[in-house]
Amino acid sequence: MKKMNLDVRKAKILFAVINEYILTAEPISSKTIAERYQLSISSATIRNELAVLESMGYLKQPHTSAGRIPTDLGYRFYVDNLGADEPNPDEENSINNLFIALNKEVEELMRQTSVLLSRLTRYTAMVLAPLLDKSRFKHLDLVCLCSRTVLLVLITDRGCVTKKILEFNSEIVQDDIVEVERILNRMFYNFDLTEIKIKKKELINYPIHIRNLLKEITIQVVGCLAEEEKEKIYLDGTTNIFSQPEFENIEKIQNLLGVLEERYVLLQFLKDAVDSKRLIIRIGSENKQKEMKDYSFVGSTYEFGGYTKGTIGVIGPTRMDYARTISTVNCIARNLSKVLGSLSE
Amino acid sequence: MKKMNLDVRKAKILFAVINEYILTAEPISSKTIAERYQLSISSATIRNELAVLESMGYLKQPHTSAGRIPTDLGYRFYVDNLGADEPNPDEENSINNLFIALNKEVEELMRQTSVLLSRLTRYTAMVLAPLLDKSRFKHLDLVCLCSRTVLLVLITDRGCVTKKILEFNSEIVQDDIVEVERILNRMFYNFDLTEIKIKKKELINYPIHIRNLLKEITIQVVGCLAEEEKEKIYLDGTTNIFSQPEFENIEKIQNLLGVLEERYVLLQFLKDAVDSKRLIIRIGSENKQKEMKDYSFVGSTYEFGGYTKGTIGVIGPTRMDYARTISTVNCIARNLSKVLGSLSE
DNA sequence: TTTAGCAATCGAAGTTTGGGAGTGCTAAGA
DNA sequence: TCTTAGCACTCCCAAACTTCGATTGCTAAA
Repeated sequence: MKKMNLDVRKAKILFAVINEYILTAEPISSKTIAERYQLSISSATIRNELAVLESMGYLKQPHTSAGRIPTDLGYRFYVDNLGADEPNPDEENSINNLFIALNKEVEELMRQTSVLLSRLTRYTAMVLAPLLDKSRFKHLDLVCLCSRTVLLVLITDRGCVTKKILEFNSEIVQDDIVEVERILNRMFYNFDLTEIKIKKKELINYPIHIRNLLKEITIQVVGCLAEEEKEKIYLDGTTNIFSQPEFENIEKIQNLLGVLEERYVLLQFLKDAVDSKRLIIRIGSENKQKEMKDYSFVGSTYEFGGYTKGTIGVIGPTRMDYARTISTVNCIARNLSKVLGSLSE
Repeated sequence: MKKMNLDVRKAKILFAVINEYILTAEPISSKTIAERYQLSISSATIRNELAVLESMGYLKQPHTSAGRIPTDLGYRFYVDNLGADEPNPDEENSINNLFIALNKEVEELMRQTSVLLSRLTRYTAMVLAPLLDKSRFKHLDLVCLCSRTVLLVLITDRGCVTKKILEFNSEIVQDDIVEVERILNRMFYNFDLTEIKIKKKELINYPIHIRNLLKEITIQVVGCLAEEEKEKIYLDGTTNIFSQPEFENIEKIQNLLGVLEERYVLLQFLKDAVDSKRLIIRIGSENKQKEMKDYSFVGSTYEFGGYTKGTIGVIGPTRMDYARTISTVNCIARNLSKVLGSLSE
């Protein structure tokens, strides 16, 4: 298998094969190409070229006397020379309109972006939410649910709301809770995680009967704020995998579903992508995970406050519609960057 | 097809067939029953009885010279005579332990119950959340996200937190928002939906520059409280369907997935169940929806504050393990009732 | 270098066949 | 009257075989 640059004709033929294969999911013959593409050469010539493309590793035959299907290398050549990076004004416009309707609160925005991405691409979509550091304490609510249980609700200036249930060993005095809530709200208002960690040393000045409660709640508040700074993943359209024709056998699907449920693997996957360039495409065996070798990932990083903050992307079969998908993923990433930009003004 | 009561031997044989079929998912022969069940009769006798059971509509043959499989009527007889209603102490105990670890806030509790149910039964689980009427206003937070966008966070005494984004046509004065927040928190504290609707007439007494804002926010608060009183459905373990052996053909699965995505149909389904007796079992064609004719529903109502408030249940193939499933569903429903009871104390 | 022609290849789909699992029926035995 | 051994019959399933057509690679001529 020798690799080299392709002359124009070979490239055209390779593109023809891949385009047809993406459409039909069936091996493509020299005759099909001669008929459907105006290359002004006979099927015999195409046949010769196909044989060369195969020896170069761009195509393969499922069996002798069958048509050709692309290899991962073939797809790689295809996407590298697709030139689908420049936005399509129509799509840009319609996605832009969709984004206008979306929620302006970060968490909900991420969730909705993920849903949108899966709907538009018809693949499985994933969104790695941005690292929200420096969130500021806005308001704390403590709600007594029953005699030993308190619900803590923390709201930050970015509009993130965290709930947490606290169970105590002993009965809780309702008035203490009210007082603790008042004290902490006054004390921490508009402070970020670092500042609260420093400020909490002052708690020692408060009366003994509520000091423990103050400490405990503060620890929880710090925990919530720290939790908010962690990456979160949104996943949608998992069942879209099933509408692909290649999945006559359920086993492969179950393998992939397994991977999708391993949040940690996904997180690593998407975090790897954050450090790379804007558009990320991993085709079949280019993925590190062996369960992903029949799937491709098309993703894009997005920005928030001037520098890269997260990744969005989709997983589909290697035989995915790269042109359409790349365009859509890019467009959504751009819109997301824009909306996030307007939020942080 | 004549229906009548079954003598003991016929019932034993029917049970044997169904038990085996649940285990193996393959047609059961007279020989198999003679070998594996100590009925002290020959396979020929069993054969005669099987023929009678078939003529009565309890069994059918996929084709002549094959073993028997149960009909929906057969399953119906099976579950009606299973006597699996009384709790199994071991299971009771372990599920009880699982519930202790669950969250004590209604919304989260429902979500977790749904997950637990799907994990334990290995079917698709659904939970119809209780009607939470008479929730009381606990605290309102207004967070300015950008110049025209405000995040509204409403917390009720039950610990439900609702977020809503408000977009205004004109720029918002930060101080007004702070004032509105203060006024409404003082005004509505501990009021329920009805009381707030009456109380909001007093808003007219406030200065003109914030009156519109007050009105607008109040409308949203009322909307949030009303929303909270609506039924909600939690759905988990959708992909569990795929691990069933009967699903070599993907089409049926997609039909079912379609139904599961129609929240309205599900809602109707579960609300029907609320009005019936505690344990609800709908086998195959007993379901109104034709897409459900190959699936069974096993559900149970649960109580909250002394009267029936909602339904939990699972959907699986008609060939499901009824004994195990009924027991688990019942057990979880009982635990849920108990936890909800302790919350409303 | 291109291309028409053609033998060779091989899978997909259809057909045939044999085996085996299972049934229903019959007649003898309890 | 009920049970059961025996047996013919049915019919699916899997394997073996056949046919058909799509496609290729090769050859030789243009």
